Amino acid sequence: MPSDPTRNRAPSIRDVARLAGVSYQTVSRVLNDSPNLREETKLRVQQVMDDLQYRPNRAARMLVTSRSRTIGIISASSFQYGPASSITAIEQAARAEGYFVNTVNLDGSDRESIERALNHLLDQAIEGLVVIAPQVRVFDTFTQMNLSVPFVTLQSTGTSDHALSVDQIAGARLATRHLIELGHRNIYHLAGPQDWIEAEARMHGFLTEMSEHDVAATAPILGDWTAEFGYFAGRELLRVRDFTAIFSSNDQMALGLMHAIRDAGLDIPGDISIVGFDDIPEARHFWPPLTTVRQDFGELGRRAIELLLNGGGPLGGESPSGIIPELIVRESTGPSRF
Amino acid sequence: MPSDPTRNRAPSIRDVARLAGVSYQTVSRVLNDSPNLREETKLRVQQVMDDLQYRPNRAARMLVTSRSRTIGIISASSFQYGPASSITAIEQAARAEGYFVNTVNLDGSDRESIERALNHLLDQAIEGLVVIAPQVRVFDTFTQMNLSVPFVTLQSTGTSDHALSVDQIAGARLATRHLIELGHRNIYHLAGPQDWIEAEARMHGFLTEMSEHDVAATAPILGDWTAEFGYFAGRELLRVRDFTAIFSSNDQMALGLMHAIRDAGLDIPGDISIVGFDDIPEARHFWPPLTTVRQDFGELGRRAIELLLNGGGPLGGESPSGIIPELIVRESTGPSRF
DNA sequence: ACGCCGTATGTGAACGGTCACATCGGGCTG
DNA sequence: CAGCCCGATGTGACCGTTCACATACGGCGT
Repeated sequence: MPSDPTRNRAPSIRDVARLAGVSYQTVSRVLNDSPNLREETKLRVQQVMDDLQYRPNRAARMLVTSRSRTIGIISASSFQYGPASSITAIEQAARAEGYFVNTVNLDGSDRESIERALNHLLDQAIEGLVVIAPQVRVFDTFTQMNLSVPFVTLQSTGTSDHALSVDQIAGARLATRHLIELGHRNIYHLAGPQDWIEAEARMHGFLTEMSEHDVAATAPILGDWTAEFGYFAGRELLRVRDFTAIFSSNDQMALGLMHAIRDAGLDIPGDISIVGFDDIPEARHFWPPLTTVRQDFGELGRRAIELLLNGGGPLGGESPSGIIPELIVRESTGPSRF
Repeated sequence: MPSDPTRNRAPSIRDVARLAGVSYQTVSRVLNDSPNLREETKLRVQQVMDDLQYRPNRAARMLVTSRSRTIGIISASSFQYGPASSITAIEQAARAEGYFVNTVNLDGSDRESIERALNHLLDQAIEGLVVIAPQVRVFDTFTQMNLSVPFVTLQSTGTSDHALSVDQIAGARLATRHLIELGHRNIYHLAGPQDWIEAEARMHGFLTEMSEHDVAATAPILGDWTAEFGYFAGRELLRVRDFTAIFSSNDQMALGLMHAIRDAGLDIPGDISIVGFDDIPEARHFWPPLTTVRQDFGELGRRAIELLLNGGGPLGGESPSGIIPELIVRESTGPSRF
C-alpha cells in the first residue's frame, strides 16, 4: 500500500515521442486525432504507443483542460429496481456520447452523507450530475447548494427546471381509476416514506383521482418500500377489514400485503384487490400475478443524459419531463363484490 | 457543453496563499496537515479556504503523487440483490479506510466491454479493483490481463489468490441435503448460466451431495437467473413431472418455478418442494415463503476491501475465502409423499 | 559571541498533458 | 523566380499540486 518510491512511472507522451522520433506535441496530436497529420507519422506513433502499452494520464489531461468528460450519479437505494435500471440506462447513454459515469451511493439521507457523496464527485471534476436520490430532503439540499455543475434530478415533482420524471401522478391515477372502475369504493393506499418525492406524488395522484370520482379516501399508510412492511401493514389492516382494495406504492410492499392477506385466509382478488407500482420483473410471477404500473426507467435514464448534455436550455420541443407510465392489468385485481 | 473559454478557473492553492499572506507551500502543508505549522497560520489559511470555497484539485494532486486513493469496482448485473449488497458494503468499508470507490457496470460479458470498463477505471488510476462480474469468461480475462493493480474477485471458485467468496458449494450442499433428508429422491436442479462461476459451483455442490447420498441426479437445467426463465422451465418440466423437488440456483427462478407449478394446479410443498438461493428480502413473502440459502453479501464486501488493502499478502490467519452460508427453512419444502 | 539545532516558512522543479505560437518546406500564383 | 499560403511539425509556457531542498530565525550550550 505505501507505494514503492522507486517504482517507475508509466510511460508518458514524451517517452512515446522519443521512441517514435517525433516531438511530444505530435504525439498529443495523434491522441486527439487532429487534422494535418501525415498518415505515416500517425501510424508510427500509434505503433510505439501499442508497444509501450501507453495510456494517457487522465489526471494530467484534466488538469490542463479542466474537463473530465465525466458525469456523476448520486443514487440512494440503488439496489431497488427502478434506480438500478436508470443507472444502467444512464451509463449506456453517457457512453454513447463519450462520457464516463461515476456512481456513488448515498449511505443515508442526512446532509453530511449527501455532502460527502457530492464532494467525492466534485473532486472528480464532473461536468454533470444526475441525482436519483428521491427524498425531498436530498432534493432540497441540492437546490440550496446552488452548485456550479448542471444537474438533473430523476423522480421529482416536476416543479423545477432540473426535474425529469415519469409522471407519477398520472400513474397513480391510472391505478386508482382502475380500482374505482372495478367497483371498489373502500380503497386504501399504502404509500412510500413521506419524504420521498415519488411517494408523495403517487399519494397525491391517488387522492386526486379518488376525489374526482367522489369516493371518500382514508388517510394513506406510510410505509418504507419493503415487503416486510407491506406484510405487517396488511396484518394490521385486516383486523378491521373495512376495504376491498389496496393500491400499494410499489411492488415489494404489494407482495408483503398479499402475503398477509393469504395468511388471513382471504382470496386475491376475490376478497381484496391489489395494485402495485413499478412492474419489477418478478411482479408477473407473484401469486397472483400483480396488476401494476409500469415505468420506463430506461427511457428516463436516456432523457436524463440528453437533458444534461443539451444544457437544459431551449430544449427540443415537447414536454421535457413527462413520461407517461402504463397500467399493466394482471390477476391481482377484480370486481368488487359489494 | 463547449465550456466557456472565459470562465475563471476555480481558486488554487496560490490564490489562497496570496490572500492569507503565506507561500503556496504553506497552504499545501495545511492541506496535508503536516507538523511544524504554527497554529495561528494554520487557522488563518483555513479561514481563507472557507471564504474562497477552495477545494483541492484532485487531478493535480494525482498527477504529482500518482496516487488516487480510489478503488474500482467492476460489476455485472448490479441490479441483482447480491452484487448490489456487496457494492454497498464495499463502499462503506472503503470509505472507512479513506478510499473512494468508483463503480462501473459491465454492459456485456464480451471482451470488449470488459476492456472498456477496465480502461475507464485504469484511467482513474485506481489502486485496487474488485470484480463482481462472476462469469468465468470475465474472470479469465482478468487473470490473463495480468494487470498491475491488485484485485479481488468476488464469487469465484476459490482456486486463485484473488478469490474471495461465499462458499457456494457448501450452500448448495446444504440445500440439497435438506431435500434429501425430507425424503426426496427425484430432485431437479435449475442452474444459473453455465458461464457464471457461482452457478457452476452451486451445480457442483448439488451433484456432489447427491452422489454422496447415492441419489441419482439428472442433468441440471441451465437458466438465466430470471423469474421468467423459471416459469417457462417449470412449464416444460411439468409435462413429464418425474420429480418431487427442485433446487433452484437463485430466488427469482424459484419464484417463476412456483408460478408455473401453481398454474398446473399443484401444491407447494404438498406436491413439489422448492429451494432457492440468496435469500433476497422478498423471499420470505413469496407464496409459499421460500426455503432458501442465505448469503452474507455485506461480509463479503467488507472482506474484499480488507484483502485488497492488506495487500493480499500473508493474511491474518484463518480461511480467507470461506464464508459459510446458512439454510433458511420456510414453507416451500416438505416431506416427499413418495 | 560563536556555531548549532530545530522550528517555521519559502523557492524551484517536477508530474503529463494541452494550448498558442513559431518554424520549415513545398506547391501554387502572378 | 519572388511571394504567399498551407500543411506538417516543433517549442515554450502553463494547469495545480507535491517534493526536495534552501532559508530565516530564535534559543541554547559552551
